[in-house]
Amino acid sequence: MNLTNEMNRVMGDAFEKVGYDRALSRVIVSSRPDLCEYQCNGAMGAAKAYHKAPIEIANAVVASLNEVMAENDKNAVFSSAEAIMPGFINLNVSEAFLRHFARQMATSERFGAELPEPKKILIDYGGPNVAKPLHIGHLRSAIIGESIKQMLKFAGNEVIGDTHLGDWGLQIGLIIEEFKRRNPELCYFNPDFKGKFPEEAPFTISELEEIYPAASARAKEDEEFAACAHENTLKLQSGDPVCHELWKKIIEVSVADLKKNYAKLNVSFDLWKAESDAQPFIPELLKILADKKLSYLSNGATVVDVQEETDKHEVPPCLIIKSDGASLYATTDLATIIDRMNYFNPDEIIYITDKRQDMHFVQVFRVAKKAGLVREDTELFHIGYGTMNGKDGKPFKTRAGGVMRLEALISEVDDAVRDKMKERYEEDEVNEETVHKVGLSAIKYGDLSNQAAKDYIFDIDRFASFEGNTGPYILYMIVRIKSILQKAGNVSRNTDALLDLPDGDANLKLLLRKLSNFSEMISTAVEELAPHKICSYCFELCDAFSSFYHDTPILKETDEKVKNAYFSLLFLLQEVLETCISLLGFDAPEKM
RNA sequence: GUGUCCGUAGCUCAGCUGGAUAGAGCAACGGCCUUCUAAGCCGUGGGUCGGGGGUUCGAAUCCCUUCGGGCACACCA
Repeated sequence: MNLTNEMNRVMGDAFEKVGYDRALSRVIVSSRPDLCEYQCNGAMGAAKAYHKAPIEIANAVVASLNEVMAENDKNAVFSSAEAIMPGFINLNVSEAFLRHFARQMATSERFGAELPEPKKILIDYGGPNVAKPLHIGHLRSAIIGESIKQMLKFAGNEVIGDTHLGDWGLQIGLIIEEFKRRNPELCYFNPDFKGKFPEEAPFTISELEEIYPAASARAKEDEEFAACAHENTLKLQSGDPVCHELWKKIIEVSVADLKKNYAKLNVSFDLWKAESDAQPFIPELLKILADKKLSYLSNGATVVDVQEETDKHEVPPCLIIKSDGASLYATTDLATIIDRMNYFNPDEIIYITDKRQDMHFVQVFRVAKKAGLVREDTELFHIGYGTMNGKDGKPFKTRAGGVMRLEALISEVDDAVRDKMKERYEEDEVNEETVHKVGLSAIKYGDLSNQAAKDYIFDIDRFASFEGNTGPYILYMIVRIKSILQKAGNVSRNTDALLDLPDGDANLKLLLRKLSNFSEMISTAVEELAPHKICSYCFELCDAFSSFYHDTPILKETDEKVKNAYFSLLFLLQEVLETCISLLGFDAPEKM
């Protein structure tokens, strides 16, 4: 059930009854809360179509609404309707209706949200590389991707999250070469070695993270070294057992570490596919492109034209094979699509990357469609997010000017949270798990409350100050709710008790109105893949609750019926808020 | 140069399928803790929605133009 739909239905009936098109009757939240709660501006639109004065139409509609209200007072959606010059229809919602609506929410799956038919959706986000630590460049993809995955799952879709690990190419050859020169005595480098390679990896993640940049720097100065690294890469790609073994170990060690670090962000993937998994599909891809006569040679490179007649500007051809015969980013992505269609046959594939890759995805998607790598009706989306900037408005860097590790960022935020908590509590009362939960809410809410496509300013001081519209504020409200219910002792969740909520409390009414907005909010957020709408909903709901909380001492309520009604409301609020933050990818502690 | 996204309060951001007096948080100022967590609540001040034109009864929102900024424009991923 959706409150706006209910209002639109009633308003539509009223329009139709007095002879106007119901399509004109949309009800919206009032822009003048001092005058009314909801409004309908349909009479102004109708005036044009029917050549009548808008106020005349508004009066007729209001008269019809009042008739319905008089007939069916108890179940009426609206408690009042009024026509105002030049043709506004001002509306207030009935408190009894809001109580019924709240009960309906509490008893319905997904709080009664009306959502579209489920689909099979694959979402590609993360994109970390092996042997390299996660850094802040991976943060937005992880945060936004995880949230969108949770939203789509909530909406009933079958969703698979794939990290699309970068595990192929020169970086591996470099690491192997550097490792070999440091440890020539190991069995891997003994040409006479015939036994089984050891189970345990010959390096730790910290060693790998140190080896890679060292190798990379060395290759720039040492041509012979670089040539060996290239050779290793080729050997790996042609199945050399030693290179293959070391590559497997690099992945093993890296993935274990990445999983650990993603877990700290409350991010997890269903699938850990990698670039290497796409390699076997490249020959098939090339054959399809050649057979369909889509690919051709241009300046020695194999390309596919993707220009369409409706384009207002030039879209450059998609480069598939370099003139030296090597494959590229687009090649791997296209081969991956073949793999994914075979494996999961999704209705939708969503890619979450930096928005600078917009053009790349336009090209890849067009080639995929033209070549029939996906079904006609498979939808391919790219969500490009903006840059995370520092306070100076330039891309976020460490104080020294380098790329910041994700771990460092997380612990910096946690430190700020811990300091703040120490101001409030004795040192031994500060719980590390709570610190991290609050810190994570600060990071994620700070990111997700902005529109993904825009650049945003990541300001630790601001996020760590915890005042106003922040993740910690939302958590604080949830904790307050939990605290009351805990102090109340043995209260049970009784949804019928919601009908006993009192009339005439403006704070309560506003809270119920905000609560009832969930269904519409979540439909929009899912449809637009817009987590920031969940954030603003959470804030508005918490804000409304906070006013109610301040003015209504729940535990001191003497009327038992009313008190139980309040408890039921708290249960519902807690469930809705915790659902919302789970969709944003964090959760609330018991106390803070 | 071509394309694309953006420009809203001192700062950070919502609002954009057109509607009444453009919202919120931070910062500033003034109230509220013997009472369910003051990380809170209540209130005040602060904006020619970058500029200019147009469409409309009505424009932050749609169209055109102009200025300013970010980003992308085949052999990196």
